[in-house]
Amino acid sequence: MEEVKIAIRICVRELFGLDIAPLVSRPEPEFGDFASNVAMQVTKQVGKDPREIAEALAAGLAKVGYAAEVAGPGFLNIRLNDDALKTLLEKAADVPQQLAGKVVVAEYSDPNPFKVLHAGHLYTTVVGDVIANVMQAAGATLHRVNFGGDVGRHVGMTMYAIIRYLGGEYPEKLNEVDPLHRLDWLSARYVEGNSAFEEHNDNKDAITTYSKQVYTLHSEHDHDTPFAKIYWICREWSYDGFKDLYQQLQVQPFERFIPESEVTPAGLKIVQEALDKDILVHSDGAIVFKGEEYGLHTRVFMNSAGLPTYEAKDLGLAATKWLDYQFDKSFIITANDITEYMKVVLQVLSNFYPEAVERTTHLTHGVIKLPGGVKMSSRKGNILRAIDILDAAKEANFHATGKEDGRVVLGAVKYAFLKQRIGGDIIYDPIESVSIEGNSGPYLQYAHARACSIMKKAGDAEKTAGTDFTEFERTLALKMTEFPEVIAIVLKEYMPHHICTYLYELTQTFNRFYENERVVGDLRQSKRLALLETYQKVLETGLNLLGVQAPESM
RNA sequence: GCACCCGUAGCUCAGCUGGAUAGAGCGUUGGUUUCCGGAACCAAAGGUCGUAGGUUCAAAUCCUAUCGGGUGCACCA
Repeated sequence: MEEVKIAIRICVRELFGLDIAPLVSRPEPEFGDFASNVAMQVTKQVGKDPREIAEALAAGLAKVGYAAEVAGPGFLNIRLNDDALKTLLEKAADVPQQLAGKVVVAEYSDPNPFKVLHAGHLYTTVVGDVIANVMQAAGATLHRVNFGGDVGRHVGMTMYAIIRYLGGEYPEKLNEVDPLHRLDWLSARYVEGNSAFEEHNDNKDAITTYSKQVYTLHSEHDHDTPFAKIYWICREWSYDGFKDLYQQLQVQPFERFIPESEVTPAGLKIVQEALDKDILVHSDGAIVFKGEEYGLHTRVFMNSAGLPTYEAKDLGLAATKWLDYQFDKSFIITANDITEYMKVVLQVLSNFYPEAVERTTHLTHGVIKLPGGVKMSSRKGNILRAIDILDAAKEANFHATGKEDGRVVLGAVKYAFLKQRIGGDIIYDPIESVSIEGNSGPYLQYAHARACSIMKKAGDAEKTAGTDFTEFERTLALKMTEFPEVIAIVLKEYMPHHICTYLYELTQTFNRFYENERVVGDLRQSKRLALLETYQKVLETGLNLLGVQAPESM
């Protein structure tokens, strides 16, 4: 692709004296291997008919070994010769090293201690892991970090309900909680605390006091008072629960959990400096950013009770990431209701660390729903938990196959989330996700196992990459050379679903080839085995990037 | 009220730095197996790309308006 672009660019420069970056695409197979609309692009500047320009370019390209035809209103359709295709094929399973030497900070998942992991957390964890995987494969040094609110009002609420449940500040009574259900127990307390807060003003005051007490406990490094003991034990329970889930999901481990408490001091410092610079101002007892002049919302950084809000803490987080890692790129994945909020934080931050803001990308995702659409609210407790999704997939898989295969269940769930463009709401259908047919994780896993099986059958027979392809061989070969281009798009757009779309198309192309051409035992066995090997490698590389296991048999 | 996101086949979704007859899966209907894993392949039916204007040689893609759905708009995260 790049070679073709360069060749066209040189032709355009030599023939018309223009320096442009030509658009080259992979057209419908009937048109050729690559297509470009340069002729139409430059028609005004050149002042000639697009077809005439295209003809001239085709002649120019022929001189450097590219067979090009002119079609339609002036498209340039290019067909690679077999040697060029063979060369591309050698690099088909390679991830382009576009980020070699770059430092990337990836922030995703971001669950709050004292609350349950819901379906949205599962989603950002899976997608964030994949984006990070791809960047890492492209040569970047990755720092995977995970942020979470271990201070704040929700903690005050939960502490209130815990202490009420225990009948006082008796940390030893926590031993009575079933170790297997600590996270559920905590989230039940959170729900209770939340309703208590909404029910009565007295509760509200008590909860605010608890919230403050949690901040104090951090600033005084208190690990000894009964209140502090309860807090630290429960916070640890939360982190243990998170780690369990990540392990179950088989995602790359996080390098670091950054709790809000850790970045609060840094946040407060920036708030103070911003106040001095009049970036933030006092208003009704709170400290706010007046966003309207930037087309943004006005948001509170310190509330009138003197407590930092999420905004202040997030400033601290952003500063911490920047100062600790001096990243070249940074991405954050959150639910999309945070979009406007994040703009405000980044706007304030740009006054202090403009490079950090320029290098940061905020990605968002929508709500996860089940078919039928039950709405979720963690405050009321009727939420779709991460574990509910996994259980539903497990059940659907068992129902469909009569077997329990963790690889398939995990592959199904991850793929179901990954195959859609990040950003919108997702309707997760457990039955469809584990389906043995169609665009699903298990389908691709099966395709991989099948490829391995054929190779196994061939034993250690000779594999020699050849030229003079048959039509089906050539179509497959060409499709495989698209892989590095797909990865390049993912790196640019942060959109992992392109990998899914591509891998599915690839397996379809292979299946067509395989339906029509015999591999083992054919006169062309050696050439076809070489193609098969590349196919297996591309599929395996792609699935690995997606965090989906590529089984050799299933 | 203001802002942002979304609206493509019955369902779930690709395609959106404008380009060649709008694609896939599921579902529906019909077909293919002396042969390497049929979890496959082939074919048919199914679309005024929410609607209406505009820009352009060319619009699902860009602009404007409008309808419908979602989210956010000061002390939650």
